[in-house]
Amino acid sequence: MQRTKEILRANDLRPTKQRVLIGNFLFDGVDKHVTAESLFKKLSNEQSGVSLATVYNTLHEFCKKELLNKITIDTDKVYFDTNISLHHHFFSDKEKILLDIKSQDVKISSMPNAPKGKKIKKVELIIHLED
Amino acid sequence: MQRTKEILRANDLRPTKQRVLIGNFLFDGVDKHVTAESLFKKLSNEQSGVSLATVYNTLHEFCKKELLNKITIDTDKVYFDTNISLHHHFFSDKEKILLDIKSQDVKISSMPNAPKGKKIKKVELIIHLED
DNA sequence: TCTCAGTTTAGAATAATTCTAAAGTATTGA
DNA sequence: TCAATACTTTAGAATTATTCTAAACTGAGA
Repeated sequence: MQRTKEILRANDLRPTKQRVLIGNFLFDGVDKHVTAESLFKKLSNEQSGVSLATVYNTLHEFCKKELLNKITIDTDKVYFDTNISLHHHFFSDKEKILLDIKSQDVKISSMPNAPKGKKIKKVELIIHLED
Repeated sequence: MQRTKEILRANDLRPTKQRVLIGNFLFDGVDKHVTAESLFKKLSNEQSGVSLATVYNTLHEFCKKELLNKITIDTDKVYFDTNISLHHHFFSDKEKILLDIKSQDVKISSMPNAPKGKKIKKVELIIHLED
């Protein structure tokens, strides 16, 4: 895919075989949540021969370039969201599944000021679900 | 402290030496955030001889009884908040410090409905800070 | 093509947390 | 009071997501 290469170049990331593969999957236009493990498994199934270390490296680089959104809910796993627009999440503690919440479905009408010397970097709203 | 024993009994937890010690520290009326490690270190300094496994067990039990609030931000550590009233948090990614936000300082004026079959268990707003 | 900084990789290392199973202890009922 | 029992604690091992390391590889410019 040409588009992935453009995205990579635009972000000063060399379009290596591995990054293009991962990018093609992540940036296919369908919002998705992946973990390092789930992505590694998927790539392994496709025999694409990308190492786990590279999956971690790539996810972190994509995050740094704000191509992905990192969401930590549980200690045991980090989720990466390809939807980088402002939005929030449902999380099912039981199924360990993340669901996007459309930004217009949440309205935060009042927010505190950041402590002095600090700026607000990111606002994360997670709605935990139960049965 | 008598108060801790009452809290424990009221929650069907046997008031063992270890739980009372931990409870006395956590429920002294001053809101605090601890990690298993920080609590274990504190207790070790005081030579109270509580094992790390017990610290984990006790924190989890207190959580289950809703005496503590569990907050996961980073993969590498879980925070336990003694403030169990409805409120939110600032988190400084650099210093890894949690700060309470008074509930009246945040107003969420519109919230989505839970997906069908699910109920909302907890709403967690974390404002990440940077310099 | 040559060079080199940037990448990938296997496997080791790390570290928070959980597990195990044996020893200890609070509680209950007689 | 005293056993019986169910609940707790504990040391140390095990687990597991993630990070590190250092050597091999590769894309991009000259």
